[in-house]
Amino acid sequence: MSGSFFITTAIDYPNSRPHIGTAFEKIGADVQARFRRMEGRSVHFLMGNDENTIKVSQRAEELGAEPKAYVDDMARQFREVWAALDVSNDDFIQTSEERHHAGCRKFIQAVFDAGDIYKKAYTGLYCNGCEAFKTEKEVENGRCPLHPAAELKVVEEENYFFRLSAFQDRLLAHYDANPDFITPESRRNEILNLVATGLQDVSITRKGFTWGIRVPFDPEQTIYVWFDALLNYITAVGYGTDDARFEATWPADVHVIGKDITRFHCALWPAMLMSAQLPLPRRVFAHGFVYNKGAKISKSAGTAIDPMDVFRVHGADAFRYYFMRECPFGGDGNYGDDRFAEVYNADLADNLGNLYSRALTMCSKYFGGVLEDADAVEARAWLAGLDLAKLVEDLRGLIANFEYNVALQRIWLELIDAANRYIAVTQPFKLIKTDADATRAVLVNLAEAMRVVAILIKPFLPRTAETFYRAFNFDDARSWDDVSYDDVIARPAIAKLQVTAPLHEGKPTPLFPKIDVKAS
RNA sequence: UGCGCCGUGGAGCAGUGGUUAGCUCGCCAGGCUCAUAACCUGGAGGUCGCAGGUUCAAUCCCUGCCGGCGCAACCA
Repeated sequence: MSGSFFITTAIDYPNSRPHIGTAFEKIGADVQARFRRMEGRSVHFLMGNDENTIKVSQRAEELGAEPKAYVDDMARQFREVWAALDVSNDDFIQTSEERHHAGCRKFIQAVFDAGDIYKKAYTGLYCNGCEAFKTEKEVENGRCPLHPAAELKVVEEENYFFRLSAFQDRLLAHYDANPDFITPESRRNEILNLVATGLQDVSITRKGFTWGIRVPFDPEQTIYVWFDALLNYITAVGYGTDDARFEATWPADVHVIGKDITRFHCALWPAMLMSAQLPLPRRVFAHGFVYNKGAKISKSAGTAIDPMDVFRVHGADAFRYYFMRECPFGGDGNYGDDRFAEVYNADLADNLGNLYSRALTMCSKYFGGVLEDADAVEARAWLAGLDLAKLVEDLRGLIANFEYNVALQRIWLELIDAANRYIAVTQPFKLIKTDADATRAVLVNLAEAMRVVAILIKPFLPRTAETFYRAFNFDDARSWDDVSYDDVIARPAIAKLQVTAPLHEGKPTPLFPKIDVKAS
């Protein structure tokens, strides 16, 4: 395991605001980035917007704006949403930026020089809605089935093609030699199948457009979206503008993408890199989709949900928890207000939040918030025999493999439940009447449970995790910013443990106020 | 049409070639009162879509069928 970790998400079309599906991807990548940082890796987390599309320029025109002004404003809105969700990306590239243009020109020239680009006349039915040529099989009644309102145009033009077909053997060899290149397994099988059945050369330029990147060896042509978009992963880290930085950062450790664009990332992209003689990304992780109560999220059908509408009320952490716990990252999931309330109330309010309340209240009520000689208590009783080191190792593996839902389930089932059960078994509220020392030991155990939980949920619920950690003076012994999963096992020695959480009349404010299902 | 996915107690989901098929919610009974009417214990409830096959043994492997859905080079 090297010291650096470069992770990317797909870049988004800024033709409308982000929806919960796009948010799902960013959060999933963010959890990974935060986890790797905790593990001591030097993380570079890249996101961005895909702006060089004809539709974007048309949309700008409709609004009476210059394309650049339009995409800049959309980029601002996207970044605003991601920031509000505590997505910790280090960079945000817009493909309209000069660093991207410069890198693209260099790259397409390199591939051209390698002999993998050729010019070919093409005549076909062009759908403006799809920004693509349609084959006869795809056309229904002379119209594109996806955009039946628009006439298909017969377009004849000379375009440049990328010799994708020539890379079939090399791609298959790469998949074979690198079984983890495409994950999850189901996606890998799909691509293996696809590539094995043969690849066609792909058109990579368009003629007669001004918005976009001009082909250096033919200024009449602009680079078509996919060839252009994929390159963001290298142009953002210096390809064509800062060689030293590029060398130091590339290749990516993982591209986090949606399952629908797996083929671009697992076939086209590596072929492009092979042609340009650049290293390939180590891994592509294709996540599943989030559905709106079973219905596909579609901007046109109105089933898209603005993340802001959800987390404005219950907070970013609740939003993040819902998607990471409820939707397996590698598979599909659902969003629904009812289900959200159910998960929120059960896991966040009743278990996590309530544990916080009851533990702090007892510390405050029985000991004035100060637990002397805490370091003399072993603080393992609350685990009830659970092998914590083993659990931490399991969680590491699960998170590294994007199995977030399983990781969270285990934290809740094995630790948070254990802590609540521990209170039921030891009954500190009764014990305090007869044995103050024993009660103090119980509360030290509970504080330790909170410390452990805080660290483990840090990649998922960064705000809540910090609140948990800072409920006591743990930070004096071990800084929250530096804490890692190793610290779960290594309990810092603090003689005078004390509640540092803000209390009102001896009680903390509920972290996750219950959602009144009946009222909503 | 091609490729792929799903069908598990009332609801939503896990899951494994083999002791009593798990989890959350809901429901019933009991306990507790520190806590956000939260927490803990126990219970009722499933022929694991249908029909064949492989196997000593299948919910999990194979085939077919029925039903729901996704992708097919625009949509995370």
